Amino acid sequence: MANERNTASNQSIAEMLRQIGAYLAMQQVPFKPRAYERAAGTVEGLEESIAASYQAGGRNALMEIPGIGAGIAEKIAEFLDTGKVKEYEALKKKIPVRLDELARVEGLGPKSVQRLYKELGIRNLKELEAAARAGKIAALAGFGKKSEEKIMKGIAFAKGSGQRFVLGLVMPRVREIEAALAAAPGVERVVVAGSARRRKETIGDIDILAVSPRPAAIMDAFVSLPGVMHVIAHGETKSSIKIRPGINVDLRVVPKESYGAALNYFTGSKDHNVAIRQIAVKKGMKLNEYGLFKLGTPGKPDAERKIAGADEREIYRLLGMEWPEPELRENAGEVQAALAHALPKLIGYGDLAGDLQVQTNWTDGSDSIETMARAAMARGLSYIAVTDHTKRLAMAHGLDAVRIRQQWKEIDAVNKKLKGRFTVLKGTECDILKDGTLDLPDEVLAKLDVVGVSVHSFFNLSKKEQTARVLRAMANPHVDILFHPTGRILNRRPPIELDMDEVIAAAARTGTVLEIDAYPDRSDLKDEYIRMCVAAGVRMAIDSDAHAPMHFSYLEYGIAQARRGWAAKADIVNTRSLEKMRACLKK
DNA sequence: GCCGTTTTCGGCCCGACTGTTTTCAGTCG
Repeated sequence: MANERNTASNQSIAEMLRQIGAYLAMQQVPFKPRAYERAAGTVEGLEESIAASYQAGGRNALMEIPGIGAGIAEKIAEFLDTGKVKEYEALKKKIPVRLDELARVEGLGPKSVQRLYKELGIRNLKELEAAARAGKIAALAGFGKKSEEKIMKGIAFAKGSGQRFVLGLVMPRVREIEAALAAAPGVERVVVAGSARRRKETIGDIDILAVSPRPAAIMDAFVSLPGVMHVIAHGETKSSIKIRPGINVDLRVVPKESYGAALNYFTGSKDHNVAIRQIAVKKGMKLNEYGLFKLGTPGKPDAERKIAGADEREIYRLLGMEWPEPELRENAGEVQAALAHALPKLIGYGDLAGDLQVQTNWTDGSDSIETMARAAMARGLSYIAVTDHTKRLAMAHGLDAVRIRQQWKEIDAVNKKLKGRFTVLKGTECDILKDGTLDLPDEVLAKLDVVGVSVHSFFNLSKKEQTARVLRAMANPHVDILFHPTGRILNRRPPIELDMDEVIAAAARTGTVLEIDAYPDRSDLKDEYIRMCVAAGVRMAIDSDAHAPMHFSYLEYGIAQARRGWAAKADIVNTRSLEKMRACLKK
């Protein structure tokens, strides 16, 4: 029975469910699409393979998964058994449209897509564009000239849309916008909410919240910010723009007495909000962006009344919950933990004492050891490890055994100059070769303070080979840290195939530290692996991977990632003083 | 279609903006 189909990934199953949900949304079925959408989200977030669960426990195992009942379990089973779902195939035949493509057009949803197909036969973006150009859309009942213009504009953006923006790379822009709005007349408060407040590694758009007695003034300032490409909506309390480099920004203006409720609402995540609203409902309350309300008794004249709204913490308190840090709000267990008053105490943004991965002009960094040391010192750190590349990385002029010994002399000289106010450690970012051996001899590694190792080649090995390769490197008694463990680069390169359960188990067994590389488009480890490390008692390091002095600012994003992974200060080795940090490394 | 301290039916988070309407449906977050 173990045929090809049975190895279908959770991702492909989620995609199938999402597609069915989208088709159902085009029909007049009210609640089914949401059920499919929810199930798809759950499947995507699942650690274990659905195919494996199904093989082990059949349909009943599928129905154990929250959000999956008899109906959806049947669809998944059919998909795994036959590679197809009859109902889905029938829907595709009946309405053969590229819904994924068309729904990317701003303002077009499933209902409109269905009507455009039924009345004009539009199946994809190309046909939509042709119909709009020909003026056919404006002629439809319920549509009009403006709808058609909006669609035309939407098509242009839809072609290049869908990508998410790396948090650390857009955050400077976000802060510029925040500052510009704060300077608008009458503004009392401006704050970034949404996924940027939750510090997700990538964000799809920017949500900003403001308090102002003169909403129109800030709205006007907002829609005329420099770099605005397109105004999507311009209302009294809500406006949306698309701004260079193609990112949507939403601004909401709320009254002071609703600030906390609005902040909570617009911070999300959506799943977190749904979960806490359900808690409110169970307690006879209602939560929306204006406040927390105690509901009246049904059938009696006592009206609902507002019991909180100005302060976010107060809302959680009245719901019987601890206040969750924004980074935790993903409905990934934090709601239950907050109800039980058992949330983790997260590492703080000022908690790092050192940085264990720094490149210099000995290889592909831009500046000298001393310049990097002084930049780190200016950031409040007390030590760094200089970890230049090794010879295998020829394009970075990687160091061999001879050159690295020369580098030690320079490090000694810099340390002497800094007179104990700051310490530069001798380190390496040593390449892991294809077979898991290392690019420097053991007698050199033995003399280093910090040995980091990383994969920079043969990214396409099978999961089995890649995992064996990395495990062999970790087993080396000189290896202290596995740098950017999965090798991914956001929006550019997928992670290498690694069995992270095995890597984390090996880290625990060998005492190897796993890195959270803070370089924004790496953000590697990602949050779910950090959480697995925390659970397994595996220690991590947050490093900037700095190649220039300004890159130390990236440490902030590594800390954010650690917080999203529920890490405490103690889980991160370089929150410790130099001596205590060294005690965490292998002997 | 899912789910249960409102348990096997009847709910399902909730509100702003837009366009095309004249009271609302669709979309979005």
